[in-house]
Amino acid sequence: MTDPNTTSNGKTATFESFSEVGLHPDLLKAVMASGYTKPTPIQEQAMPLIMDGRDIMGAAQTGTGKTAAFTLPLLHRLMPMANSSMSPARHPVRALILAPTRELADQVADSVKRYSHSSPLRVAVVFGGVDMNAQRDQLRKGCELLIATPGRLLDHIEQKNVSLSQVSVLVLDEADRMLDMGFLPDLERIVRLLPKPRQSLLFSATFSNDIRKLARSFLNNPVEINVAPRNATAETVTQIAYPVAANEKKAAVLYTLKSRNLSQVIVFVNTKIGASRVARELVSEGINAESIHGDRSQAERIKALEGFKSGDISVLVATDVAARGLDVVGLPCVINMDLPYNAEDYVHRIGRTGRAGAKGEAIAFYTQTEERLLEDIEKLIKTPVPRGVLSIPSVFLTRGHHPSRSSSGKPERYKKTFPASRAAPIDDFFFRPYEPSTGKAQPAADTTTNRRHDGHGPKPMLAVLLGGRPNNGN
DNA sequence: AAAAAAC
Repeated sequence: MTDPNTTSNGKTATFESFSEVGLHPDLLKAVMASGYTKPTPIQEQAMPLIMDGRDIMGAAQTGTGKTAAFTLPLLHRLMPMANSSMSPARHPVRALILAPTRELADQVADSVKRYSHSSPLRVAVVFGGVDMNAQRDQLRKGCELLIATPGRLLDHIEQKNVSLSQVSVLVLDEADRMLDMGFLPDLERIVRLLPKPRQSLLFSATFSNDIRKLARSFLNNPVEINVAPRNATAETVTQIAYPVAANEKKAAVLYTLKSRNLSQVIVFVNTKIGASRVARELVSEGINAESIHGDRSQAERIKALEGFKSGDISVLVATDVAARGLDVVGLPCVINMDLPYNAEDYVHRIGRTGRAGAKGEAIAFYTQTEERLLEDIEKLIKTPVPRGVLSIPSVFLTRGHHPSRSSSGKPERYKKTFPASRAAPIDDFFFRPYEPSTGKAQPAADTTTNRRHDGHGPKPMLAVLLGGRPNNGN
């Protein structure tokens, strides 16, 4: 007989239920209490390997169940220590989880705490932007699991608030993002302080050369796990891009928010100033909006995110601080008010919706200058993003709009070359339908609802864009 | 060209 957990080709068998994975009973109870019954693909593949003590290199994002995929086996492995090391050991940190942003660290800590709260294991999370003293006290009292952003962790290490000499498991979450953010030297300093042998787990959206290099230096004979990447081609996310003049962006967003029945939306913009401004403008339009970006205090960031996660806030206007990993359960829609300069960030941004098999919608508004970015995105995701035409009712175009500013907060230089669509009559509330299967917007057949396309009057620029992009020299 | 992260 073969091992029931292993198939003949050496791959992990599928688990119909968490109860087959062999988790510690207390953990299994916590999992059941969370309402999860069937492991996700990444969980099926990664959990047995992690429980076996193997190093793994996983390509997966949050929303695939990645966090629980390493959190649960980690806790399982630490459970036996719960009794032997509960006395105030001087250096009890057994598992260290590093994440790139404060919000991600906090989110991972939430997951760890959810599954560990019935165990005696102590969990601490440390990140910058908040008072160090409470973190110091907690570290000095001792914790078996520590979740941290690299900078603040090094700060605590220098102050001798924590020692990593007993760490037996290291997790690098969103490793590619950490490299992007220049954390490599910090990671190297931290990893130098960890004992060997140890178990190391690395999770990354992509396996770039840099990531492989990192894996070679930090991991020991890792098993590679690739679950179907949740990229923009994921069928659960319906994408559409509407060309607009830069001075129409606010109206386009406002119109979308007011004319659609969307419970919650994240609006991504490219700058911190832009995020604050857009949130302010939406609030002045009676929308319950908040902004999150790196220039806000950590208290404000936490308040905005928790308000959004709890449903108290309906629109979160965000920079790319919120692009990766954040898990907002059941988020139906993401709006890209600016297209990101980095095509990969688009994939991450729209990955905030359509999570765990739920349906999601990603709407982008792009100007003529952003067309190249959209093309870069299409190249990356190897799929055309369907284009739509937006007829913005004139009320949205006239009230409180600031023609001299784009949503990035920069002077608008392009409105002359990319004219605004003519204001549609107020009863013209509609989005031009598009056909996801062909990737093309449907012809504007319904002239009763789209007066701008009825053949009378000047042909709008937007219609030209649909048939093919105008040759404008870039 | 912008954002993120330690003080």
